[in-house]
Amino acid sequence: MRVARQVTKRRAKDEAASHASAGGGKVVARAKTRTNDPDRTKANIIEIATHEFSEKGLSGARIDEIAERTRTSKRMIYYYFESKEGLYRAVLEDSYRRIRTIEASLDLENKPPLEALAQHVRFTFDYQLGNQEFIRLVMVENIHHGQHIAQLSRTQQEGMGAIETLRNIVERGIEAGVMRKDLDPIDLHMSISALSFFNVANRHTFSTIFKVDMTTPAATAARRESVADMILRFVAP
Amino acid sequence: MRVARQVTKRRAKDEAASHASAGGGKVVARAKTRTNDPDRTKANIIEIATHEFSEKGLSGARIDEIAERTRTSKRMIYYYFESKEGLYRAVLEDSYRRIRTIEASLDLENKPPLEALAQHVRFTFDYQLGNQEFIRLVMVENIHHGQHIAQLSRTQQEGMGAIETLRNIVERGIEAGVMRKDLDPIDLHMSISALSFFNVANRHTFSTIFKVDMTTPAATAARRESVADMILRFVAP
DNA sequence: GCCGCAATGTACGAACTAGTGCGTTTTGGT
DNA sequence: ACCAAAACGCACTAGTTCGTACATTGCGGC
Repeated sequence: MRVARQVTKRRAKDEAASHASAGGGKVVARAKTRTNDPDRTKANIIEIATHEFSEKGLSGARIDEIAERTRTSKRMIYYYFESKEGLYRAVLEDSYRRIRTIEASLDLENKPPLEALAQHVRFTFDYQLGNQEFIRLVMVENIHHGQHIAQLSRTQQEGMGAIETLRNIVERGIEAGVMRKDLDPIDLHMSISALSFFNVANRHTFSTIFKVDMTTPAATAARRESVADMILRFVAP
Repeated sequence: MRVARQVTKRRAKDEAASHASAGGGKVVARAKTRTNDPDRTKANIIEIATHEFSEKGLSGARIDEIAERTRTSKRMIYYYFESKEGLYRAVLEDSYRRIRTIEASLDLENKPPLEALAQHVRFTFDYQLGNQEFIRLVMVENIHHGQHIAQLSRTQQEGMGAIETLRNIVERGIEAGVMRKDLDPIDLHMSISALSFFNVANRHTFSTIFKVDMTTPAATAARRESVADMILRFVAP
């Protein structure tokens, strides 16, 4: 099995090589025009690595395997990211950067507070549902006691905009008399995150133990509404 | 370092042995009496392994390290558990068995429904807070798509009693007119779990990003009440 | 007593894995 | 056109890691 794997691997490589030289034809040297593109290479490595780390964890992921899936070589991983942990940190940083960017894109400040909150909750729920790689990376990072995200520079670990969004909504909600006065935005965000996160993070053990399928459209929709409902009831005066 | 450890272990064993023979009285000669005790050995291995797996994950844990912390040898791990994954499965099974046992111990059926629910929520919250090894094992298992818990026999992956407890509480709550009629015990349990779980599982990344300390007694107490409050508001008619 | 199996310890190996030395090619500046 | 630096690939290694062959001791039944 392991041997077979090696053979397969080697064969694939050889085929690629012969394809290349066959395409080159006569002036053999020509076919191999390598194009240097550092940004694309780095981005490609991070993309593959994101998948691998989120799938197998930091210790479970294999640099060789990442390298193989990449359009470049293992040497380049170390050239750009220094070490396995360095690559992992880059992956974390990139994932958090992306989520931070997207989170700001919603325009909720003009809508009535309760409506805005409901929409924010549903958006968070759906975002986490649609970005399971990110969720899994967060799990992995917490298994490691958050020690790697702690190493990122201050600006890179900056709190998501969610808190500010919530603060704004809550303020307007209180003013409009539709929310109670003692709400803490961070506490509220924690609840919204918790409910959305669990739905993705623990679905495997939960559905095995309770023998339910959490992935059907019906189950997802029901759960989303339950979560939104719970949050709305929570903020009511 | 390694040698020193070995020596320590050996000495401890010898002392135990001489104690035993001293108690026995007569034939002092056998200082090196190895006592076969399969149950104790297995339990000891599982205890250490539980800690290691919950700390470093399945791929991160090292069999050699587990063996070293054990009062026995690596050979015994393979003797009783066959493989690394076999040991991991035994750890999972044991952890779930323990939680199942404890969960049934609370007597809530006699208390008024709302009070019973509040107590159940606080208990769940505190149990998860106090059993972080278990929480981390669940995270690890979900990183692996729950594939190992799925391999456990049906009875071993049987749903926790929590659902029945909740069903009972909800039924009584509806009857007493203090809870709404359309509550789903599983959905409710999911919410309670989610809120309690997040508090432990994601504390590292969450506190780093939002620069709050979630471990102080004050923060813990506040969070527990927020969670209980949220659930109580959720079930209200 | 004693015999056979269960329980245990020691030492070792084959495969894997993160990381690198070194040579080659591409590119941008002058 | 030329050159230094950046980008890149190949093949290797030193250390680790799961797993096991082999030898030894304890123990329950007869």
